[in-house]
Amino acid sequence: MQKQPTIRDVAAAAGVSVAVVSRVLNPGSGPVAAATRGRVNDVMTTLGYHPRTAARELKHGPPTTLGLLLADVSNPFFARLADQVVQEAHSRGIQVLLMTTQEDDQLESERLSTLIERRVSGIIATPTGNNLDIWKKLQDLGTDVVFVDRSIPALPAVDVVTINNTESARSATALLAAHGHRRIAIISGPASSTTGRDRIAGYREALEAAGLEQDDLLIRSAAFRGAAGGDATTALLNLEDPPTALVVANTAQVTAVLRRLSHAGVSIPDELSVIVFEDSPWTELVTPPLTIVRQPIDLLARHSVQLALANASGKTSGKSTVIRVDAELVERSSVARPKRRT
Amino acid sequence: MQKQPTIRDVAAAAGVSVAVVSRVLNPGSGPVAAATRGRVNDVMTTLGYHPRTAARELKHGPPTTLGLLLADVSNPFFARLADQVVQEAHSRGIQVLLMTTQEDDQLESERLSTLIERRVSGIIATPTGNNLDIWKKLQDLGTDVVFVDRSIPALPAVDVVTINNTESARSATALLAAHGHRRIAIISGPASSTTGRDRIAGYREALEAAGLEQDDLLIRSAAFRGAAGGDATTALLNLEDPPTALVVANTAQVTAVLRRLSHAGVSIPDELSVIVFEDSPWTELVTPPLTIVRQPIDLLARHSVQLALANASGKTSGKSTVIRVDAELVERSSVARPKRRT
DNA sequence: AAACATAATGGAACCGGTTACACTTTTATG
DNA sequence: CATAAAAGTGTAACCGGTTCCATTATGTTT
Repeated sequence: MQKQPTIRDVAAAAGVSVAVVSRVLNPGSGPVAAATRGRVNDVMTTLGYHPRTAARELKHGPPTTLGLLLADVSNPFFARLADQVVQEAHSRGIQVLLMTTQEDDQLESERLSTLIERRVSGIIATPTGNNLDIWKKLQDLGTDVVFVDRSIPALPAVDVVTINNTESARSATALLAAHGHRRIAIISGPASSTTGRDRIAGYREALEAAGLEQDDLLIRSAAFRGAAGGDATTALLNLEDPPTALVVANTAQVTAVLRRLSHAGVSIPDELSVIVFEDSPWTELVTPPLTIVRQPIDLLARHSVQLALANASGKTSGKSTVIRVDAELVERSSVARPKRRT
Repeated sequence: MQKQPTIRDVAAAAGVSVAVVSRVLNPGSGPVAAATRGRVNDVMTTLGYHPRTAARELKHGPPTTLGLLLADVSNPFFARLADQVVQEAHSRGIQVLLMTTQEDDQLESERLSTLIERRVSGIIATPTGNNLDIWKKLQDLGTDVVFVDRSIPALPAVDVVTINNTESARSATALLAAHGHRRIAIISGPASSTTGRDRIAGYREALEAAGLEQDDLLIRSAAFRGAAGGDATTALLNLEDPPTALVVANTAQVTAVLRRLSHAGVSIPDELSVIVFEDSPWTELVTPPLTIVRQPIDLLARHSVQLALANASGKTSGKSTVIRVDAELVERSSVARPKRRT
């Protein structure tokens, strides 16, 4: 366990002042003779010197750290988002502090406090929907907040990057209607979430456009965590007049829903046509391969990081930016014409 | 964009000295009268004061940050590991800096430099296998390094948490042998990785125990990234005397292998019995449900965090700790007796 | 060669906390 | 009630960088 050399150790060993070493460390901050620079660099490597980030950050805030606040990284959607965000950030020399909320207000609030104390320059988050006051405070503090995937309507000043949820649900529903389905169900995120609301709105639009009757019994909300998706599935199957088609618009609940269908012995697509919001490789491996709504996670990540850092570089654009990227409907084999007439 | 209050602002507003405020901030660091404490706390909330982590860390290193250096968070195995590590760390008030290497030496080296500069107290990593000198330096610096899932034999001093790879591969192979298979293939990680080597060793043990002939053509290594798994699959299928059973011991390549099998029209388990190292919900959804080796990710995470922090608290245990947790073989329906005799 | 611009370097304050130590006020003890 | 012990508070140095500004070395112009 060796003691760490400081900038003064380096300065002493190189026979220069700390100011010079600092200039070597931060090119562009002032002139240094080439010979001196070389000597200082040599000393730094032989001493094994590494400047301490904490000390650097003391003077001016850290433009080198982003907070990434996700619900849950075990969800593949968020996992891939995290992966892309980290890569994108690293390519710009930015580090990522990863935190999870488990969809819990209280935990979210604690995580946000930590991020405030760290004075991160920006936060990319999937908000639970509460803690409005903290989000506002963050903005007052000049932290760049970007909501990804979801948003909070009561906070119009925040940048948002999301897929076009309404349109995605609309086109998925429309595809089912075009196949002749008249009883189309949807399992979506909680109505308290913007994604849930938007997707249900798109679903309704499609039904209306197709001239189909709307039945609120066919609209099920399932919490992002737990087994809610399975229960919603059972409820739909037990309906007096059950659906012939189903849109699973809650990414977190896709496997729960499919497992329940499988256990119930419902055959896809013969008895039930299915479209899911989920883009993992395995959706192609199940029988039959699933028709999916593919969310362009890489785009979400890239835009989020760009926004979080663009603002950081001083551009207080004033207005908030909302970026909507289009999801892609990938047709495979889980959609067919309905067998049974209702 | 408001200016942030500092500890001196708080002290002034409360009519006390900064030392007192600091003591309020760090309970146990010294006596403070109850009345004073209350007043200071009030001022802190009305002013919206949050102490800066960077300043705190200046004095003594930060026991509040862990580095988590993974190959790739889009791999569900690592994603779930990350999720668990983050939760475990948060429950102890520790933050996690997430970095990825993409299995690239050079990137790993850069990430490690960053972690050194941040003076993180501990690092949990899946090492690429290179950068020996940097890992050593990290240890000299007193950073607690814990390798998870894989290790580097040339660095015996590092703590390691991994599943019992040899035993896992042995039991999976033994199960296939017990079903009467004589030509059992394995697709594993690169031979340069300890997981790859250990799993192949277990595979060989099982063959030997079953009195089966070993054929190196049936042993395929596939890199953790890219489409190597698919190519290995094709090569196995095209063998003159192809296998009747397959162990996919490279988690990262499981979907690639299955996709290739599916495209090649190989039916499981009639033509090929399959066991995979992978424990995602979807392995139960495919047809047939897959027999899997379930890796106890939560245990890996908990032990890793414990080790990384146990050492941090001063216990220079001297010796390195190696923790091996047992994986569980979950039998489902992708293993059957071989149809065709070879 | 004088006059002046520019390059290179050093000294010291500063960022926002923590903490050793000195000092003052209470409380406890004989 | 004197006095020692404990509790409460303040001052100032310190952590390891960055940066303003002054100073000295070098180079250019006429």
